Amino acid sequence: MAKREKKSLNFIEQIIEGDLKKGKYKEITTRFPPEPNGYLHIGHAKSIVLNFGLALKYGGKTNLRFDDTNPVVEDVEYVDSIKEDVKWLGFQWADKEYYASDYFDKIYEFAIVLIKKGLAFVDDSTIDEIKSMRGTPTKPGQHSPFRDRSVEENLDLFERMKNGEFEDGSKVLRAKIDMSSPNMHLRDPIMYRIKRAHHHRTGDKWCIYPMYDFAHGQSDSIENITHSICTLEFETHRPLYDWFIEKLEIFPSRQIEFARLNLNYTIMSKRKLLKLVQEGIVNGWDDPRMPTISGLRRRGYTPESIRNFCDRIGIAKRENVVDVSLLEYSVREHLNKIAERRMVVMRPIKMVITNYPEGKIEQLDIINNPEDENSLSRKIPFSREIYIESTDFMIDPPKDFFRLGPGRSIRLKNAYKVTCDDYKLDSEGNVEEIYCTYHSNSKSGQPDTSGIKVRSTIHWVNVEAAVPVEIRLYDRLFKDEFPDSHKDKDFMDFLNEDSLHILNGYGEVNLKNDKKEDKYQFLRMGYFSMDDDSSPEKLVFNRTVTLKDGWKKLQGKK
RNA sequence: UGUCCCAUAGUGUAACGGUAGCACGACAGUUUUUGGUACUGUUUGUCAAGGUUCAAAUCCUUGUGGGACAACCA
Repeated sequence: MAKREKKSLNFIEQIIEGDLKKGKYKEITTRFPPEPNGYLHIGHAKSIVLNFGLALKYGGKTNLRFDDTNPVVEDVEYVDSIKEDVKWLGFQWADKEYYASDYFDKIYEFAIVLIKKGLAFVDDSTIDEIKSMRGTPTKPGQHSPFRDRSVEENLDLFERMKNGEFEDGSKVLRAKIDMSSPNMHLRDPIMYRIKRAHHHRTGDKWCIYPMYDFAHGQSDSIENITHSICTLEFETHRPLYDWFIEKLEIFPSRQIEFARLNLNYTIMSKRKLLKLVQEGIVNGWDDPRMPTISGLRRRGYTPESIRNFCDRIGIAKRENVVDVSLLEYSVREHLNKIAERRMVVMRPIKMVITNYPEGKIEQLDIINNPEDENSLSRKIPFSREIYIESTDFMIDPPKDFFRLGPGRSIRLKNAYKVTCDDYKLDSEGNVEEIYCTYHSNSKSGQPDTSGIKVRSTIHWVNVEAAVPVEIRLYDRLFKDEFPDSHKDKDFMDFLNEDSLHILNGYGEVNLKNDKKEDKYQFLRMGYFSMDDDSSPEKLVFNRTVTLKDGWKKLQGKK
């Protein structure tokens, strides 16, 4: 019986379907409007997936628009990284990139329209005077003494502001709305300020720049954006957004707010992320520990896994904190399907198979990815001396430890079962070598007549053919679940000093010169991605995420 | 002591006046040459109090809790 697909729409989809049904629009236009003042992070990914996803779903397009109205904090470096990240996530914006700065002339004209309507005025008050006359949320503000200037005077003054006749900060253009409004944003908000700063696109053409509130909605309208989706903190701006559109009599874009993404153990503010970069806590915006798109990319996340994550967390208006484990689940889920397996020993210890002939080498077949039906296999050499993971051996193992110990047997993945006979300690009492005998009648792929039972299969690497690899293990950057939500403490107080571990291990031969296939599951160890620092002489891998570890979990319970 | 927004298992999100679902997590089990994967099962929820209604997570009122807003930032 055909199951009817369950229709489960988020509130924005409901609004859009409503608009479409009413015939308000035939197709929709959304936009993703970052300010180029930092790198994109996973929170932006939520917005990107939402905006581009909506246009894909309902027909229409999405504009990539740079909200570049404050030149002092913006830079082309950020513009470039943003374009790269959106593309990498798998989205294509309409025709070209849009810039709010492309509309400076138009927005200037809009200001003149409002001045002529008597709805805007030039204010000579100082920044402090404006602040004190604004009142507080519970106390109404006072009118500026300059509020009743004539249209002619305002027109003249505003033009001279544009022409650079006045000092920075000496005058602003304000909308004339309501100084006693309970909504602070309606208390004669500032539309333009004088700021002599070099703009990364318009150069020194302008010395006045529009404020967000007098640029964003206008840009939306110019681009015929049907649904302008932003985060919750702009909710109180919406009446102003609508006021400008109404008074200007321009295309009525509709602003809709949703709750931004919060992830535990993570900070998402660009300002704070910038601090981590500037203070050298991390090695740049693309450090694999960063929640930036570029960081996640370097860490080994796939675009598909990030998109799936964004779909899974949903869209709503309530504040939320998503567990990072959901992000990790998403990447494991994808990598499990696509990543070829390799054997890599991260903390090596040598095992000598005493009854295996010296000089003998067997080439064993091993499948690249058991989760993939079309997966091919590769050859790995087996001989007398191999490395195994030191955590797979215990001198005095507990009952629930399934791995190797004196007198115990395990299977070497895709090879033979071996039994541990003895081990050697170094001068400090650490296990230096393990001595085993192998059972020739237990070879993988052949009938096993050894009669030996094992409880686990472990990975290994042939000593002779081992490839040295540097392995970078990452832990969360913060020890606290909500590092930036403590009133009395700074988020820097919660830094995890131990978020990076570098190991030198050995990998199987097939890791060599393999840069294009750069994502692997290192058997039993996790998913790894080759780092840009890697070279044929020195392979470097980042651990994207561990495998789920039932043994570790068991230990944690004790 | 203002205006606006929000409140559903541990977390996230559905149900749009008519059986409270789903995903992740947790727990138990099956399979397994990865203590992985896959599969099966279990667990836990409508902030509170009133009201409307045959029927309320859903509508109304009040309360409680959380959030946003007082940059010449976005």
